[in-house]
Amino acid sequence: MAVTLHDVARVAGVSIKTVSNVINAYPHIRPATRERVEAAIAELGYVPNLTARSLKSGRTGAIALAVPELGLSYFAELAAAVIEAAEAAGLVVLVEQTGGDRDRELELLRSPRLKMTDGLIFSALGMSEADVASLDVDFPVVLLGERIFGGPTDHVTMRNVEAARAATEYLIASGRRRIAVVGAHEGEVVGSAALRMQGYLEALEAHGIDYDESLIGYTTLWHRSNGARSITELLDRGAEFDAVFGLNDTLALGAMRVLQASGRRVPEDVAVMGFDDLDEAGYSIPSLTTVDPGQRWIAQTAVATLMERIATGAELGPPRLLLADFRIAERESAGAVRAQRVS
Amino acid sequence: MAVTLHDVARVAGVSIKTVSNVINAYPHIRPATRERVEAAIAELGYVPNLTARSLKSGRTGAIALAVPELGLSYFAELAAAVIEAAEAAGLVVLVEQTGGDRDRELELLRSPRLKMTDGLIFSALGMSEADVASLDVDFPVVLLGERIFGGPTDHVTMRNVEAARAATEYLIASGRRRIAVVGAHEGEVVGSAALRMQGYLEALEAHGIDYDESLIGYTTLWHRSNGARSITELLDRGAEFDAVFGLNDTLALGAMRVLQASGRRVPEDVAVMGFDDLDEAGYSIPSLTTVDPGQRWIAQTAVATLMERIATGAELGPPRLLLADFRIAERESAGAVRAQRVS
DNA sequence: ATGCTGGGGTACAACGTTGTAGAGTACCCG
DNA sequence: CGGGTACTCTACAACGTTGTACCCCAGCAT
Repeated sequence: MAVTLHDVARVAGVSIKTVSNVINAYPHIRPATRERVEAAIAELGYVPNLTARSLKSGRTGAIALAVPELGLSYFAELAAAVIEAAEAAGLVVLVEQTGGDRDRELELLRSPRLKMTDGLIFSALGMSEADVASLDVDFPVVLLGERIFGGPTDHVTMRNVEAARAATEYLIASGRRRIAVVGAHEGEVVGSAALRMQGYLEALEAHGIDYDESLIGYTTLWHRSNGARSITELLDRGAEFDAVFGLNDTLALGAMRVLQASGRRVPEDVAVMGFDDLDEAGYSIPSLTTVDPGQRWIAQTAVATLMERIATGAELGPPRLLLADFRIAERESAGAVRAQRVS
Repeated sequence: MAVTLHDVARVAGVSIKTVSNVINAYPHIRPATRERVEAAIAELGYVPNLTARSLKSGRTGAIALAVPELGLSYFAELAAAVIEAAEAAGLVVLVEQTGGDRDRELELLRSPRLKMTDGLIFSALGMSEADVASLDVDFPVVLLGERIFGGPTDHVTMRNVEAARAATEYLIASGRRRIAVVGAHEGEVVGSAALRMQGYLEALEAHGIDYDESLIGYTTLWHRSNGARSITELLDRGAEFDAVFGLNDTLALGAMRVLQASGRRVPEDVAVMGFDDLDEAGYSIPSLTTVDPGQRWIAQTAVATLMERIATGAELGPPRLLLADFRIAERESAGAVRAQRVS
């Protein structure tokens, strides 16, 4: 079935090493020989066996990307960006879904399946600081997300605190005082939720606004339905607010839907701010003002960093923390100047 | 760096084949030997080298999935379902993005990168019937989508014509007569757009409704913005309609946004029907009535079919065409009985 | 002539694993 | 107590590729 170097060598009347040399652009080959070999390759339709090449070279040309779930738009867009960046670098990407589950994440790190790749871009969601030792594996890892800081691997992520603070201050600047939050994680001190909450709190404090626990909606997974459910709970218990900060876009969109269904106008009655700048944020009604946390840069940097580690190994020095720049993507759901009535 | 069978064998004081036998659960091994080997494996932290195993066995345990773009929710959800099904079967998935571009699709089929996988699940978008010969490759392929029928590979897809007809009849049954379409592809006879249009036409004809070309919005890529732009064009040229059939959810959602922005109520003034049943369809305002084309079944069947081909090769017989069942997912944007005023 | 240099090519081993063949032991049967 | 049989384990080759060592020959200087 499969055509090998042996077959090509036989047809071309040379040794297999010469065929190998032609393929790998070794310079010292007579033009006549090269032509015969190339003709044989074309005739037989030879395609190199990458598995064998990998075994010999120790490199596979593949990297793994582990995300919680591709069904979550944020991770789908992250995966798209990583695959694009990897392809530009001649790498292929193996995608794993962990479900954001700690045990599956830990299992993944130990899995022999990763032996088929040169390294891992790992978007952790379930692991915590206590599991940091598990990251100390014998292949290069680039960590994404904010579950763990100060681990043994390079880490590419976003400025969660600053960005959330800027988002909150953006709402404050437009005259909002009672800013609800959806997506907080109860009692958590690490992770995106905690960091964004911290930014929220810093903004409130800087502007002399008291923190009101009754405006905080807690939810575990950042699915769309949870944003809807969370804001429904706030409304049901009579919370009053003039803005909602969704700790991600999906939550914000779910919340926005409920607000509108309940007769509130966005942004006139309630401003809504998201976080992530998904594609979708530009197409909701109204379009969603949100934080662009620099996802594309994160994807590109993660791939580039991983490739450096693969190429140079530990000599590259101690683990690095790389942070993306952010910006507020201003759209309709929250405006710098409050749109209509000043209530 | 890497621990091999040799290292384990040396520590355990046995031959490497014995270690291999322990790992592969070969039955005839003395408990004492097994224990020594297992202790050595644990002590050294041995992990099998899958590349070497692949070279020997000819199987990699990986499959490739090629989709146009993970940023498109439909394909993100497809990829999620494929990865999940593959993982359940002990396979790992390598994801490629083709951008829906014909040349990149053809190149992918010839790429040696696929030598790292046992087979390919290929969601083609740019290829046409004329390229069918390119699918005749020497590794198993399962085709998704509707660009090509009758090709040399197994094909798993949905009942586009019947489903689109049912969707249109659903709108007709609720009293709609002037049903606009967004997402048609001009002059095309294959592909999802053409098939769904055919279902639309069949439904009109079956109910004695004249086809009105002025109600058809053409657009190439099924991005969200195109749904918005397409319906805007219809409105601008004064088209009158009481329903919109988006040839996919993304288009329908984009169109719905514009309709609402223009002051029309959905579904009272205009009913909106989608196609795909994305997660998102349940969370728009109003939630989107749409066709659930059986994507999960498609993903599972594609993986199962590919595995069969990998295991049995050509002996499995001629290429098969496998079609998923569909259903209408009834939500708010279109109702079986017209909601409010009867105009 | 002899030695040297370098282009053009070959043979062989090795990457880490598994299949095949077979060696050695213990056991059971007649 | 010879001869099978089942068990336990080993040596070796092979998967398809590339790195290393080397050989041969032409051209050139000594």
